[in-house]
Formats: sequence, C-alpha cells, structure tokens
Amino acid sequence: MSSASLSKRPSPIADDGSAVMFCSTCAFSSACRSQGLSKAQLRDLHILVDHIGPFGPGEYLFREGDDFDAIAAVRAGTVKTYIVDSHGREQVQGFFLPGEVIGLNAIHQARYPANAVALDTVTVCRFSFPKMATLAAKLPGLQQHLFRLLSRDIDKAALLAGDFDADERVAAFLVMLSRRYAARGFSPHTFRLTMARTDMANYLRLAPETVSRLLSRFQNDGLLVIHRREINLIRLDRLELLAGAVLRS
Amino acid sequence: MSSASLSKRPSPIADDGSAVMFCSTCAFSSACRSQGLSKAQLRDLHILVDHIGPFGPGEYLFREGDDFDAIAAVRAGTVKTYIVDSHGREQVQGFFLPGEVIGLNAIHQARYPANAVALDTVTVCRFSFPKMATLAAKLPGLQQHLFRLLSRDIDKAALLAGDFDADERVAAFLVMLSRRYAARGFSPHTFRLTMARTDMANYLRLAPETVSRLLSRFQNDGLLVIHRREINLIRLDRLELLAGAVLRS
DNA sequence: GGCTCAGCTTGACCCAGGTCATGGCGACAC
DNA sequence: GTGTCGCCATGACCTGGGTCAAGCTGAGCC
Repeated sequence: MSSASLSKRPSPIADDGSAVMFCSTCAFSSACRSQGLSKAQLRDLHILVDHIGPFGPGEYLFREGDDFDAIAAVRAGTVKTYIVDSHGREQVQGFFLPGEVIGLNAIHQARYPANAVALDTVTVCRFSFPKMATLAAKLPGLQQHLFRLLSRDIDKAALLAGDFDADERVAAFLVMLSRRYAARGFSPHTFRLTMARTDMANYLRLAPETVSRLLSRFQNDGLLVIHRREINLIRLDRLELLAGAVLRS
Repeated sequence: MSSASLSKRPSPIADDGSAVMFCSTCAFSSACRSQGLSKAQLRDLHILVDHIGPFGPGEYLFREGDDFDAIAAVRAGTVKTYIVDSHGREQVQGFFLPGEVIGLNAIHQARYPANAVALDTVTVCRFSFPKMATLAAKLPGLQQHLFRLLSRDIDKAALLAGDFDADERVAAFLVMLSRRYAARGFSPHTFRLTMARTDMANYLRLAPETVSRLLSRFQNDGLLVIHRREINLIRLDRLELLAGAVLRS
C-alpha cells in the first residue's frame, strides 16, 4: 500500500497512456474528451496526467506547505483536507469523493495550504498544473472548465461559513453527501460514511457529541437509520427541508 | 448619482481607452501592463474593460440571480455582497475595498449568486468575462493571474468558516481591514469603518451587541480607540496576537 | 471463547454569546 | 433652538451547544 506523494512526481508516465483518457472519474479527462482533440493535443494530455496511488488509510497525499505543482481528481476513496491552526487545533476543510478535485486553493501561493490524507483506500489522477495551464490556453473548453471548478469551490467554501444551527448543518451535510454520491451513480439513500464522527463534527464546527445526538434524534424521528458508519436516509425530503437554508442560501 | 448595473452594459466603450490602462486600482490592468502587450492586445484589453459608476450608498451593482457576464474591480468605495437564505435571513459574504475583485464566484453558474450593494460612493472597473477568458488564452500571465485570484478567494472564504470565538473574529476582522488598507497605501492604524455594526456582525456571524461589547472592551484594554465609525488601532501587535489563529490557520 | 481498544453514545452540567429591552448620541430638518 | 430617526452601547436574562464523565459496542487478536 505504499506510494508516492502528490507533490513529488514518482515515475514517468507510461508510454501508452490511453487508459488515462477513459478514466470515468477524471473530471478533466471527460472535459477534454468532449473537445475533439487533435493527436498532438492528446499527446499533451498524456504527459500532464498520471494515475497514482493507492494510498492506504492515514497516508498523506500532501502536507501543508509542500510545493504545489499538481492538482488531483479523486478516482476512488475519500480524501480529507485539514489545517492545524496556531493553537494546535485541527480544522477539517473538506472531504473529497470520487470525481472531485483537490488542490485548487494551492495555486495562488504555489504551496498546498492544507494537509490531505486518505480516509480509506484512495487512488487519484494527478495533473501537472503548469502543463494543464499551458494546455488550457489552447483549449478554451478546458480553460472554462478550470475557471468553473475554481469558482464553484469559492461558493462551496462559503456554505460552511453561514450562520446555521446544528440541525441545519448535520442535515445539510447528509443531503450533500447523498447528492454527491447520486451524481456519481451511487444510491442517494444508502451509503457508508467514510469519515469518523469526530471528523464530521470538526468539519461542521460542532462537537462530536452534538453530531451523535442529532444523528440519534434524526433516527428516532424516522428520518434515517444509522448503524456505525452505514447510513440509510429514509426521509430525504424532510432532511432537505431541514437543510434548506444551508443548501440554497 | 444614477448609473447602470454591472450586468447590463450601459454604454459602448470610449474610443480612446488609454486611461483604462493606467487605473491604479485595477488589478487586471496592472497585471496586463506588466506583460508587454502588443498593439493588438492593447486594443483587446480596451474592449473588455469599462469604468462604471458612481454608485451611491444603497445602490446595487447586481442582484442574486442576474445573468453573469462580467467581473468587477473596485476603484473607490466599499461594496458589500450578501445573500438572503430561504428563511429570509441576510448573510453578508464579504466587503470589497478598492483593488479587490467582485464576481469570481459567479462564473460556474453564469449567474451572480449574491447581491452586491454600494456602502458609500463606489466606482468600479467592469471586465467582460468572456472577452477576458479569450484574452487570457493569449496571455499566459493574465490566465495565471485569474487562476490565482480565484484560488485565493477559495482560501479567503474558508477563513470565516473556521471555529473561532468572538474575540478572535473581531480582532481578525480589524487586522485584515488594516492590512488591506495598508496594501493600498492607506494608514494601517487609522481608517473609517465603511459598514454598519450590524453588517460587520452579520459578516462575522455574531450578534451586533457582541461586536459592540467587544469593541468597547478592546477600547477599555487600550487596544484601540473608536468613535462611531472612525477607528484607530493603537496596539496592532496585540490585535494580531488575538487574531492569530484566524489569520494563519 | 474472552481481552482490549478505538470509536460511538448518552447524561449532567455550564458558559459564550444570543435575545430582549432601555437609553444615549449625533446628524439632519425645520 | 427642538424633534425625529438611525445607529450604537449597555445591562439583564436565557439557551444552544460545548465540556466533562461514564458507559456501550463491535472489530481485531490471541
């Protein structure tokens, strides 16, 4: 289960990079596929993309302060990003599921501003950012795609910042997980929480005890069934109602 | 004091756009100036930029849901952006001072996701985003600049989301304002708060009373002197200490 | 099987900060 | 001047959720 970190390119790309183009979970590959690329452009793309991993649970993709030169799309597993503030408190910034892109907030300082750690078995597509930017100049669709990804993350980050109570936060978290899984073809009702309660609570800026209590209450109210990390959202409609203010605020 | 909104282009650009290139507060103009542009590129730039305003206090630059086709750099004044959540609660997302760029989070849905209102007399540089993107494909430096601006806003949004207490939040707000003014050549110690206490409190996810109480306490402790909206930060060092966890978390 | 340990749940208590209510102050109109 | 009105400050009280402490539960291991 050993592997290299994102920030140090481990191995040259395989001569035959064809598989890269058909990785179903790579946001960029699919974006590029739809562009009708020339042979030369395909070659460019092969050079900038690289499948790496697997990372085992607890292994780091990169650490705060590492030199940035690549973003990564998760292919399988869940990645948690977090920072440690000056008082030593950990603050979870996000969970990245298959198809989601890590490292976009590293561009402006050319360093990763957070730690990224695998929560389960994780594989990712690594994209050299400088090469990507060069290619984006040739492919307007790719440039647009990148702008959109970045722009969306600004909004996503603002969600957490809202002034919401614990009920709204937990409900919104579950609904968003559900939607993200659904978007990738998984069941929106039944899935496995890949993170510990403490991580979930930290991400939501709540105490773990509060999250536990709310999950119990939601279960008592018939909104969901949860056993350890297996969850079944019975009344997604009512959860969405609870989460309403967060989801479309 | 009447003017057009950002989302509806009010007037064709002046034939002689030379002033545009030397607007000292336009982040993009200065970024482009440093590129050593060709005559043709200069012409492109003239077409995509437009100075608009002034907007009087309370006038809207754009509203939530308006079609997006331009970002804007503030030249003078302060712009507040906010959303209204499904329960009718207002949530302030940010204050934009001269030199700062509004609208980057509108790209991904092609609509402004928030309202933008002038707090005092505001003028802005309007940049057509489609034209900007086209130009960015020709100017690697501009593309890079845009990526960096977007990336920085992701981090900025994450700041507010942290799990900080009221002291840390208020101190961090003052220190960040101070730094932003200093970066534009104003005094880091003495400036005018252009927003009401309620807006400041809403932005910080605190009650206005809490902000009032903390400003009073900071004054009693000799950290600052405040009278209505005029503020003088006496002990910036101690405020930075208080704000430490927020600022470099 | 039984031991251990990490992660989770549940209860009792407490406090930071929200809410409500009252009063002050400065700007502007007349 | 006096009246009015928005904004701000301050005190008294209340509550959501944090903290502390005590079990519980199930996975892994011998």
